[in-house]
Amino acid sequence: MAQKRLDEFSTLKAEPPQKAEAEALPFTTALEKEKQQRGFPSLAPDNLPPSYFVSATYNGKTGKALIKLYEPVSCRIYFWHDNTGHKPYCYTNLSPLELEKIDRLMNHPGFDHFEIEEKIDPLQDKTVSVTKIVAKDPLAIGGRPKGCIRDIIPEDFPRVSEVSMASEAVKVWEAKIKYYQSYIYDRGLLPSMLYEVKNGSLVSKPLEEAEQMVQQIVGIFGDADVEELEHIEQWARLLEYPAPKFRYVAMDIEVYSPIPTRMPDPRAADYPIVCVSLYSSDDKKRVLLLKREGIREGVERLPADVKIEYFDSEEKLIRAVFDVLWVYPFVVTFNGDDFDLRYLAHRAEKFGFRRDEIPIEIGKRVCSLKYGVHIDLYKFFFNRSIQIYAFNNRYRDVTLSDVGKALVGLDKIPLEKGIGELTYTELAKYCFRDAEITYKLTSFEDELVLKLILVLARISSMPMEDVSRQGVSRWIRNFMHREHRRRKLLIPNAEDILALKGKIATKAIIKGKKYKGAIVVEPVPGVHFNVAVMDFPSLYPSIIKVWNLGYQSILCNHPECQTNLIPDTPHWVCRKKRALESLLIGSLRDLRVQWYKPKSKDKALPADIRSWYNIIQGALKVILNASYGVFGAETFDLYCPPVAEATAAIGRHAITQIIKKAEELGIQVLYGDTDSVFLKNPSKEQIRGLEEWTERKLKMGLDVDKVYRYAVFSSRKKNYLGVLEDGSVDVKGLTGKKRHIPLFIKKAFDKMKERLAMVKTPADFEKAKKDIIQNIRDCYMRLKRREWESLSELAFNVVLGEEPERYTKTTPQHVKAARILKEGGIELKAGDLISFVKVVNEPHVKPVELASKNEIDVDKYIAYLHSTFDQVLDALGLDFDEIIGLTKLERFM
DNA sequence: GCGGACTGCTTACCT
DNA sequence: ACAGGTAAGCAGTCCGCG
Repeated sequence: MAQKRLDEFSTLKAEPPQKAEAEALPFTTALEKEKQQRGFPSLAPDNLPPSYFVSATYNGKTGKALIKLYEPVSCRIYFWHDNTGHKPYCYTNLSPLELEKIDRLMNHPGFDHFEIEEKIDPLQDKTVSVTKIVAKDPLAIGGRPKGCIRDIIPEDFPRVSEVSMASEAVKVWEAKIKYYQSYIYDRGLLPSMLYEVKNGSLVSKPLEEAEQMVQQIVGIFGDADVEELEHIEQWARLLEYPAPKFRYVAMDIEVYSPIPTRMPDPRAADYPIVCVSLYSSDDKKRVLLLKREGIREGVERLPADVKIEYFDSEEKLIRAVFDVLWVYPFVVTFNGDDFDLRYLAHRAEKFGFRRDEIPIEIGKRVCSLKYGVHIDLYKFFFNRSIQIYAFNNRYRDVTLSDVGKALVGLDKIPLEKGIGELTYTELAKYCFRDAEITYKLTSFEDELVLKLILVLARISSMPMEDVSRQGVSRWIRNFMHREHRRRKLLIPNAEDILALKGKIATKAIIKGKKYKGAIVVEPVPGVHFNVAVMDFPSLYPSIIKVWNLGYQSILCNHPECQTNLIPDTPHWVCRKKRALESLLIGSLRDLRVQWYKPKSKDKALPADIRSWYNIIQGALKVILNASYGVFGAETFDLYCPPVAEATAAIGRHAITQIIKKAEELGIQVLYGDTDSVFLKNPSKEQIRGLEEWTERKLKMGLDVDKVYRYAVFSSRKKNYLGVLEDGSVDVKGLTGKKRHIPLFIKKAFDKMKERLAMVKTPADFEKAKKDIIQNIRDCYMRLKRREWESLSELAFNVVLGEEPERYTKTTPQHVKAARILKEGGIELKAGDLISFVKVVNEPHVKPVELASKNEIDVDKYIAYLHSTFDQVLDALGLDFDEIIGLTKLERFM
């Protein structure tokens, strides 16, 4: 079946309209045929083969939850509407009798009925009877600016009540949960997992092989308790089920702009779309070009398998693009939410397309597709946790160019002219490359990005569209919410948690922070050979697990738990009942540490399984790394500062104990940060002693993370250089690796790094020092003689954290440079990178593109070189000034 | 009026 | 919209200095 579809596709070409009313008809292509065959909406038949739950929304027309299912054999999306009569609702502590007095509620057009329900209030830890207010549509509960049920109740009840109910405040719960999420939780549905439709009903589809793996995994956790095992099994099921083969298309559009440097406004959509490139997983590579007056053909060559299609009207071009958007189950863009899809949709409106001809749903921040699933890679790669933990900071700027270069080795094609001045082939080549990068960012490493999103969607119980656009705190919140519903716990309101458990007892070192964080050990300056780095694997999640931390368990109301104190704080933690966070985060941690991490490196496994496990362990890493921080984040729905504070306090306690024990065992501790200790030349027995003691006393694992052949410390914390056995070099925190420093200095630093990598013994150092001295002298002389390759080598590259006009307290140098650029008509925004050089005259900075060689302030660069090298030189017993040949007298002057 | 000591702002980093 | 801790450079302020 899939093969047939491909054949059909390959006949695709720009055919002339066939009917008289051709103008109103969609451009006829194989895609159009596919859409017509399928019909729209693409309703699931009464019996649908195994399909992936890829999206969920609320369908306003039918008033029902709508699930999009991706059937991986035909590679099509099917819509399934709820058939259980599930309705939106919220809870309140008012009784139906009391609620009936509220006219605005009873007369609300969206109000349906009341139900009485028994729930557990997790903050009181007791069963309560609450009223469930059921509504006809989700917007009636909340969402409209005024007059929705969640606001009416607290506003109106005090006025209609005759008796003061002062003993208990009026409360509403769970009114801010998106309807389709509520539906997912209540029906126990698992996004991105396999389902079937049987006799019109949605049922999960078990897979024999995956279930066997789940049991095997559960089997290795022999010492876990029943509750833990249950969660390990559920997580393992979510992670062991295979991912589908995705059918997707990457798209990029180019729009004419009268001012070449300015991006057209997608909401105005005033200018024509002149080119669209499409690159699909079924290997269709197309460039659609708009024919325009006075545009030349050009001489550029595109790859032979790229099909160039010319359109004599923009409307027809848009229709051809829409045919694609009506057919592909997954559409991938880079910034499509804010540009490509938004522009296309508004532009189509301008041409008078009917609503049902436009395949795009325009939201405030998101553009979704009526048929398939839109993934905006910009949003995904912008996610800091993804950037740092999933991709190890391999890309620095979230631009197609930088992400493309870093992850798939493809750069954008540089443009010297505006879009409007390009020849057809220049334009085609440029636009196609963007679609190609977008495609490859999706396809590389066997569709790693889509699989990562899929795994995160399963863990968090969110549709892929949401998980790819929202931050870690939402992912964690959602799996916590799922668990609350499963256990019939009322989801607490943030203000109620805070009122009961908002107090903090420690003082942060940094002004403006809420509580004290981790310990950083004062390093022992110098060069040290054979340094073992021991650390706690995922320390904070371990603490949350071992110490039973969670908003319910911290400062619980059992008097007998009050002696279970957290070190360094007056907080206590519950002994009687397991906290949800402790259970959920703890079981995820155990799965990563004991199964997915080791299995992802196990050469005995087939490569495809290993790579799948690697994706899973990466997804778990992202979530676990954030799992402590969210409790200290005001924006997190289960914000509970003492939980965060307790976690950090226990961490301080743990590392302090380890240091004490290490010293007792006669090991010198050279340095440590948060969860690690750097040990000087420890014996095997000493290491084993420390490991055993930690396991016994702290109930946590302490591992040798790595061993440095030697490490170089200055007196600065978070600043060191370590050379591993294999000669690779870890550089931490040194100026030489910071991305804002000029390339000129970075190159000199890297040269020193390479030289240090070759040092094997203390004796090797003497030669290395000589080379390093030479390297620095060389650099110094080149600066003095103004011998650099280009000015850009001297540029500092700094990100504008704010809009340039919003710096009011001070004017940092990079802002000065940005303001100079603005005078030249180039405007920079928050998040942009500005490149500037240091010059002699006021204001001492200049954007690199405006500066010339002889105005460079060479002495400033020498000072920078000095401070960059100092961080390493003093440990080596060298002195910058001496190296560059200044006498003591000269230095004084 | 000037320069050093000091504080605060900003960015980039570490765990 | 995860957290706190550290380094570095520069901007701006205060204060003493006859």
